[in-house]
Amino acid sequence: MKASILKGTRDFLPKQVIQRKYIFDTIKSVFEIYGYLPIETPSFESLATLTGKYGEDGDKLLFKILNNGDFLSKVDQNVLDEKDSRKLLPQITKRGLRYDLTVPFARFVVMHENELNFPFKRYQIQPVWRADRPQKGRYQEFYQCDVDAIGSESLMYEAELVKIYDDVFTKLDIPVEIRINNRKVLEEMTRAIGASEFFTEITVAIDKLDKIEWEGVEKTLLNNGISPNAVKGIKNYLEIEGIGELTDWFEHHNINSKGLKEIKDVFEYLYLTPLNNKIKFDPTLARGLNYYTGCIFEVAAEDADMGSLGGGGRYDELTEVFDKKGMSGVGISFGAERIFDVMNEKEMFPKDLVNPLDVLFIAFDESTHREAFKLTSNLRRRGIKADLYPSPAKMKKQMKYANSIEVPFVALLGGNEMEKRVVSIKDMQSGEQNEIAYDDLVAFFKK
RNA sequence: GCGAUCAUAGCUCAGUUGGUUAGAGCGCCGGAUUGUGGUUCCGGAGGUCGACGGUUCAACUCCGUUUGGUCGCCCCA
Repeated sequence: MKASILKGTRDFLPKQVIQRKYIFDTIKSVFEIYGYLPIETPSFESLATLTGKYGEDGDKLLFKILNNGDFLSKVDQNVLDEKDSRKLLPQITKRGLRYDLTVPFARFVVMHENELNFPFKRYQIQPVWRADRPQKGRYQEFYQCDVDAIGSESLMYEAELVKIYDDVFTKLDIPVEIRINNRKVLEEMTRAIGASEFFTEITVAIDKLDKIEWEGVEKTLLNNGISPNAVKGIKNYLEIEGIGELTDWFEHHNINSKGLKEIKDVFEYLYLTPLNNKIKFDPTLARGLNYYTGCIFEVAAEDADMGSLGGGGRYDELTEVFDKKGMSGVGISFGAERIFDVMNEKEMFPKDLVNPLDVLFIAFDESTHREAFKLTSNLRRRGIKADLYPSPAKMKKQMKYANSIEVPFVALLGGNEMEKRVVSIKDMQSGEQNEIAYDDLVAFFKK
């Protein structure tokens, strides 16, 4: 059969795995500096846990797992005859692959409430799956890096998460702009212009501002039945730049804005310590996910055409669907796959990321091959990354292999060397070659 | 779910209005060089031209269908 790989999935070569590990390790190290603890949850969950949390479209994108056994025999004959997938599905599948890390986290918090200390700060770096159409920066299997603080309403965490974004992207050397807004501000804005019943439509529309321009947004709003007067008010709101102008705007509309107060408080924290990246209050930022109730964040690379590299926000009622109220949390996510793509595109990985051997042994015949096997295992025992070509093949072939794996040193062992109990160490970069005694090998490579 | 676009050797790509045996570069294997790679020279292997069907005396080329990639839209990381 022809070898193939499924759409939206990828293989990773050793070099790529090392590059990805570098990204994950960088993110992880920052999370840990801030006192977040790792958790893991299963790859698949009950569909009851997963469905209904991501909207109708989201449910369609869930990968479902077929029931075990002779699952069709238990299906209602009428349903089978009808050929209606929506009716058939609940009878043949009860499990699905997780779609994100947030919903499993909510389940986790509720189930382990008594074992956790609140505020609970967790991070989670695991793959998730979506039956989405693959596109630039979008895959069917990809890693999410989530970090959340749950069980506290303190706006310090909002500021802390902004700092985490700043630290991670500084370490990765990717200049970004961190945008911040507050869902309450948006809610108050729709109230100010007398269109609160269109809150969702308005947020969805203005979220696309940088993509479809005001003309497109205006059209969408009017098509949704929003009054021209309210649309005018929205345009007015969108032209606001900075916290000062928004303060005036709300004053003008006689609204004592709770959202604005929160934004200001977050900035109060942020002013206390320096940031490397741009942070910008952006009244047009909305974010699609409807579970956000307070501050919301989004991060975009300054000079790369690649959607958002991360996002997040505060949610007050995430655990509510699992019958647990009053658990306010705030969290952000890193789009590790997109970070990987951006860094690849722009060749931003540190040059010394590879993890090569220290030395490759090359022997010329059976007896030196066996001798080299002993020497190799000696070095390995001392923590030196050593390898031996598996057979005393032609020297040219062995050297060529050494060259292609980019090993810095080759240890040549022939009859002459073995008699003198030395190996010829060749520096593959300079071509220089020196005889080193067996007993001095460890010291030579230990630096 | 909707739309655009592409698919030829392991990789990157040529292939004229449809016409004999489908090419190049890189890579791979072997040799020049039986103890020396990255340079050079010589030789070799490797293709059901994504798949299926149609038009034609003749299809990599035209038409239809399908699968897959890429890029938009929806949504999202």
